[in-house]
Amino acid sequence: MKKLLSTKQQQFLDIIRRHVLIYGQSPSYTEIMDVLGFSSLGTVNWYVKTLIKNGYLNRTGTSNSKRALTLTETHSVSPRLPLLGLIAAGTPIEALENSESVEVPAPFVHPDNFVLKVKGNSMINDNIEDGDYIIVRKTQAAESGQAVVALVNGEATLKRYYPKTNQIELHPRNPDYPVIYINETDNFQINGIVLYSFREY
Amino acid sequence: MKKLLSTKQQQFLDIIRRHVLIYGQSPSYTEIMDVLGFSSLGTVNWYVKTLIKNGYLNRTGTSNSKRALTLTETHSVSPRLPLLGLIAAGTPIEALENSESVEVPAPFVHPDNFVLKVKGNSMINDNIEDGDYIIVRKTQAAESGQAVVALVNGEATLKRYYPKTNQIELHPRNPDYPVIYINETDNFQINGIVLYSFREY
DNA sequence: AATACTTACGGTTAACTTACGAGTATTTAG
DNA sequence: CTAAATACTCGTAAGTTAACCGTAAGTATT
Repeated sequence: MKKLLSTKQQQFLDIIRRHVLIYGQSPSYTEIMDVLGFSSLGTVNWYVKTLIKNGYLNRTGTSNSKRALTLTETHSVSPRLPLLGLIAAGTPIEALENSESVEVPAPFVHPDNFVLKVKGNSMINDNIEDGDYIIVRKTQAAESGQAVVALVNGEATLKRYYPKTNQIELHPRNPDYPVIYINETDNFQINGIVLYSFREY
Repeated sequence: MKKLLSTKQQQFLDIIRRHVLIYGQSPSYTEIMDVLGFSSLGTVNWYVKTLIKNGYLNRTGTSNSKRALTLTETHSVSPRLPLLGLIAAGTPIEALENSESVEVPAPFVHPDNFVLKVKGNSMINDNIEDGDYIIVRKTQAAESGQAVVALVNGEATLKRYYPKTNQIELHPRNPDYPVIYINETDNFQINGIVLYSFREY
């Protein structure tokens, strides 16, 4: 019977999981210390000992092996994100019922990220075409210059976001197409920031 | 349970993978030493011994065989492929000196695969633009309909490949652009098949 | 018989793990 | 509300190992 984890302990395990995903090796004690804001290695060691005792962590190799912490949970084999819907310019985003998921590069694995599949060639002015996939981070706010998935009067679009004093400018990737200007009379909502797009041949 | 690789060890394997892809043979110890900036062959030997012990490397042939290192292709935790060069339509492929590597989805990790970065907007008719990356499988032969990276009279291009009886047709992704016809007077060579393309925002 | 390469050995350093003792918050039991 | 247990933190220091260096002898190829 496993003991339940405290919030801090879960956080501790998350750090390790994430580090392994991104760098392919578990973090050193010092690295964990920095990330969690500890000022002592003893604290890290206390967590390690506690988590090993309770069956959430393992040390591989001999004692004193470096970066040898591994999670005991059956860690998800390949990094995937849920495919939440279909997107086409000029229509609302179409949600998908059945929960598919798509293989993505490990650093994009994050609870707020999801994948959309592009339908039709209506996004050609953003150099996105039928069948492409985009990885989106769900958020309402964006920085100037970021690529966003947004709903303008209920219609989906993928553009770079430039807020100005009186209006919002949406720039397509392809400079041959016009800039869209949003003012107060328009219904405008950011769905998320575009992080990555890919295409399988 | 395989030991995880350190960053340096991953880099070490990348060097070998890269060298095999470019030159068709594994690098000598001295060459590895130079690329990684070591000043001792002992260091190279230490890496080789360690990586063989942990099951990431093999020596083919008898002992003392030259350039006999081969990768045991396991799905490494952080899947990466070497970035071999820059490609722009209408010019030869430009090799990159320093050995970078790029994170890719795990299924694309394969000893014959590599990544090219697209330079300039000259491939816009293939819906590929400046800064995009493509994953290519090194091969001389392609099936009809596959997307290939090819050299036509010394100039790189990315097209779909359709061999016909008397000539070869190269179709761009964008149907608004013309089909290219290759005949015996042209110098034509397939560099590889395009598997995937991606873009970071 | 020279050249290019692999393999071996011993030594150094910085990075890393591990142990210990003690102190402070936070939760639980009476 | 108060004591006691538990969760968490600190600082330091000893012990190990990964990652280097230099050199040199052994082995195949030309």
